[in-house]
Amino acid sequence: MRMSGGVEWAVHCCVALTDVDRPVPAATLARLHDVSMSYLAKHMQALARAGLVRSVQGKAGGYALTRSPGDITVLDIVIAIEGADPQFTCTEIRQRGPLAASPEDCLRACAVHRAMLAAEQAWRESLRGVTVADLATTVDRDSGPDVLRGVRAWLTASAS
Amino acid sequence: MRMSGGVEWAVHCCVALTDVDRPVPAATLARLHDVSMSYLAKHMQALARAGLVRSVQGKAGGYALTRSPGDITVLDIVIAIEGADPQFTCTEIRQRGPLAASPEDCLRACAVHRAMLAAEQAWRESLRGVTVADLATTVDRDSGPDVLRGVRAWLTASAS
DNA sequence: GGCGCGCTACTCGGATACGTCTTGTCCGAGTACGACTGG
DNA sequence: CCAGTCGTACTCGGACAAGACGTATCCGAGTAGCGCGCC
Repeated sequence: MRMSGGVEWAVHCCVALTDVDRPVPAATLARLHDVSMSYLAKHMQALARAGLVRSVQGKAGGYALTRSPGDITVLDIVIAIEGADPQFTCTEIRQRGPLAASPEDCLRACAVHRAMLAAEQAWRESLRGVTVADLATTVDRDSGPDVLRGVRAWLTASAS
Repeated sequence: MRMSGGVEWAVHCCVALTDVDRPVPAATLARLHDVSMSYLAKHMQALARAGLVRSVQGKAGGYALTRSPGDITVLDIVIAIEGADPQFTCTEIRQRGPLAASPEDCLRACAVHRAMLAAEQAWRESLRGVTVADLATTVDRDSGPDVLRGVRAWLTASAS
């Protein structure tokens, strides 16, 4: 039940890409956060495959958000990095052993499975309720609007 | 974000141990569910370390619940197997790189961290709301009371 | 001076090693029951 | 017949390998901009 560390990087990158019109290379994002360039590139590719960011090749290329930050939820990013597989996989343990239940009695998910599914659903709903725009607003409210403004200025300055 | 498969085994074992007065050996539980005896024993040891079950050695030994099934939540079992570590670990990425925030500005958790914490909290609350007794009641309601009665009879019969 | 072409440098993308954690298994330590022996 | 003691068989407990996944890195494919040459 440990979440991949790349999720944190990906979310921070999406927040940094807010309100930046030009594509930002992965190397620039890596320098901004002082992390491995190659490894961050891997996660950005995952975001691109999921359709959250578009990749532009060539001299002035890089990554840019495909849609408004208000339309990108944290859940989208987590799924893009971690995959869409559910965290709990029911192996239908009740259909095994000497007291195995018949398959027609197992049309509905077992009680354990349903409890796990409900918890996971609550987790997803919570993540779905937070967008990248919300995060940017929160950072502005916490640390003042100069922080994100400085990030944007630094990104555009590094691009030139 | 994948949950250990041993959690499913542990939860089912706790449900099976409901209303069984005598200790049940790990080998019997393994035969009941048709799983690896050695590996299940490992998980039962984890439950014992967490204080959810007590282990009795010797000829008529085995595992038994330490408290009422209504006082054992699914979250207790998940923590016993998976550990208490949070699923998301914040590496304080905002304090790194050329635009690093000062430590005194980071007394509160960052926005990303808070969003993840809230989601995990929702997940935990959902799991905390379901007890082993609830699961047993649900099974009785779904498949009839004969299923769990049969399990208890089989466990006591295998003990003799 | 304007246009077309080739080059270069920069970007992403996937394929490739390494470390760590989960999974799976085994054997040794400990204990309660049962049988045996002596009073 | 009863009590103490020994032996045995059964239990848990932790230590020991194997596989899978996440982590980290590298090099090749592709493309957009830029400069040069030609008209």
